[in-house]
Order: sequence, then structure tokens, then C-alpha cells
Amino acid sequence: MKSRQEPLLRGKLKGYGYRITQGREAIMNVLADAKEHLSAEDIYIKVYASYPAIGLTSVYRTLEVLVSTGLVYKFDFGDGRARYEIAEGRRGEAHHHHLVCTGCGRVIDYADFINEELALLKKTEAGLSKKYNFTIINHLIQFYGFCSKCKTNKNAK
Amino acid sequence: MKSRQEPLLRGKLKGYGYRITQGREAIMNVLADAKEHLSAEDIYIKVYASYPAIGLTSVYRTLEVLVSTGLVYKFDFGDGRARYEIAEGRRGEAHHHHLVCTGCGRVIDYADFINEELALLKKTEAGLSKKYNFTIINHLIQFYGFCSKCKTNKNAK
DNA sequence: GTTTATGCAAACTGTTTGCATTGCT
DNA sequence: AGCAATGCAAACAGTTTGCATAAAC
Repeated sequence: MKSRQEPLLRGKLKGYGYRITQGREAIMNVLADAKEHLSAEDIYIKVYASYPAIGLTSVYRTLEVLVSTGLVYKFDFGDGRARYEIAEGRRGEAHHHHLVCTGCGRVIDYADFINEELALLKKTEAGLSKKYNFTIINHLIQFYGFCSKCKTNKNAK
Repeated sequence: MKSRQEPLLRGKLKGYGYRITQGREAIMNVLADAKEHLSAEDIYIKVYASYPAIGLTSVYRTLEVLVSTGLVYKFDFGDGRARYEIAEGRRGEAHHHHLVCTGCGRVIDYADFINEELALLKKTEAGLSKKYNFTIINHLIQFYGFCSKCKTNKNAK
């Protein structure tokens, strides 16, 4: 079921002067196919299935490269474990932001109001960039609260 | 120079049914007086100065309580160490968001466009809240990029 | 007096690093 | 051939936890 046309990241990474290794290729494929936000270990496990020679260290090092080039986003949802997500999905899937449940840790992607948000962000970025002489590469918008399940059973403290 | 009127958080914390201990009081005072975003260890050190009986563990535990009640915000700027900031400053200081330099880790608070941002956020929150049946408690907006110093010397990779 | 909070030390967890080896190009 | 990337094991850092003691209420 996994259609794998021209690998998305492969060419870009190469363009930055990095070598394409089996491990990196496998990691990029996992990221390209991922529907959810994956932790480094999630990625390691998925890659391991098709390429058992992989090491967790390489996953971290490759992710660092991908994040630093802006090809992959790194998120922190507050559970002490970073999550990674490809910047541009297979078909340039809609940009989205996150709703993070502090009760159970569930993360909901939303794209509602995203156009308005992006319009304002663009304007804000331009202003901030000028005022603070700051080159903006990326942004992060997250809402925290309680999801439908957790709002009912707020017994747990 | 530290004016300490009616402690801000004290009453609120008590209202939640928590006991007011010397350690907690000292922590809350440090947070109330803080101008910057403090890490748990920063707080520990500052509290230690006036109350050497404090333990780092208690700092963590108190912060957890304060964050869970919404009295204090917890941020992650990507350096693997959480930062804490009082939700409402001494005089209800202006709400702000962050500009995070991925080069040197510097964090700039900005309040520009904040009204427009807040207006949109409010609207977005209302929509999301309804659509996903999600109770929104807090939000996080951060821009990542390179500050004036780091954009010139991007030698370091 | 009862219960919550504390400090200490040890445990834990995710991530990073040193180094000799492998494998792209 | 030459240098970047890898894996392994060990180091690391921030945070959490168990437990007996102390302090709020």
C-alpha cells in the first residue's frame, strides 16, 4: 500500500552536500510515509523492520541534519520526548498546528483557521524580522488543554 | 528594590487546597520577581539564597503544581531544559510570545501584534474548542530562526 | 493528630559523545 | 582513496521516584 514515487527528501538532502546512505534513506522513507508525529525511537523501530543494521544513534544524527535543513520539523509536546514530522508531506499536505491534551498527551492536528493564522503569521514575521533583525525560519503554534475524554474524568491530579 | 505586596500566587494556590510552605512561598516569590524565563535549577539557586533548606526536588514538585493549576507557564525552547514563567506578572504585565534563536538559544519576548494575535487566537480557540470538544487552557506561539548575531556567523553547523 | 510536603539518594529516560570501523562518492 | 557516516557502549543531563522525616493545618 506504500506508494513510493520519487523520494521526497533524498534529492534535497543530497543538494545540501550530505551523503545518501541506506540508513538515511530508510529514515526519510519512514518520515515520508508517517501519518503521525514520530519519536526518535518510533522511527528507529520502523526503520529497523526493513533495515536492521540501523542504530538509534544514526536516527538521532540524521534527524538533526533533517531538522537543521528545515526538511523536518521537531516538536515538543511536553512528555519529554521530541517528535518529528516531515515539513512537506507527500502531496504537500496542508500545513497544520497542534492541539495537545495535557491529560493524556493526545495530539490533534488541526488545519481550521489555518489560512487566517498563516496570514497573520506572515505579517507578524515580517514585522518582527525587521524590528529585531531576526531571520525567521519556522514557527510553532500549539494549544494546550483537555480533550473530550480527559475533561470528563479530571479526577486524576 | 524588591517590592513584595500581597503575594500573587499564594492565595490562589491555597484556594486549590495546597499547603503553603516556606519552600513554596520562596519559589512563588522568585517567580513573581523574575524578569526572565527561569529553569528549575535557576529557581533552585535563587530560592537557595534566601532559603537554603530548599531541595531541587521540591522545586520540581512545586512547579508541577503551579503549572497544572495554570498559575505558571512551562516552556520548551529546545535546549532540553524547561523554562518557567508566571502566568500573570506583578501588574498583569502584557502577555507576550517568543522569538527563539536556534543558533545561540537566545529568547526574545515580543508583544508586537499581540492584540491581533490574541484576537485571532480567541476566535480560533472558540472554533477548535467546539469542533474537537476540547477545553483550551493555554497556547504557545514561538518563532524560530537566527538572531542578529547568529545570522552573520552561520559558520557553525 | 493527621495528612501533605520535603529532602536525600538513587533510579530513569531521552539524547549525546568518543572512537574505531564501514561505506559513500 | 579520502572523508563522511555508522554502530556500539559509555557518558550525560534533566527530571522523577521511594522512603523515612518534618512541617502545615
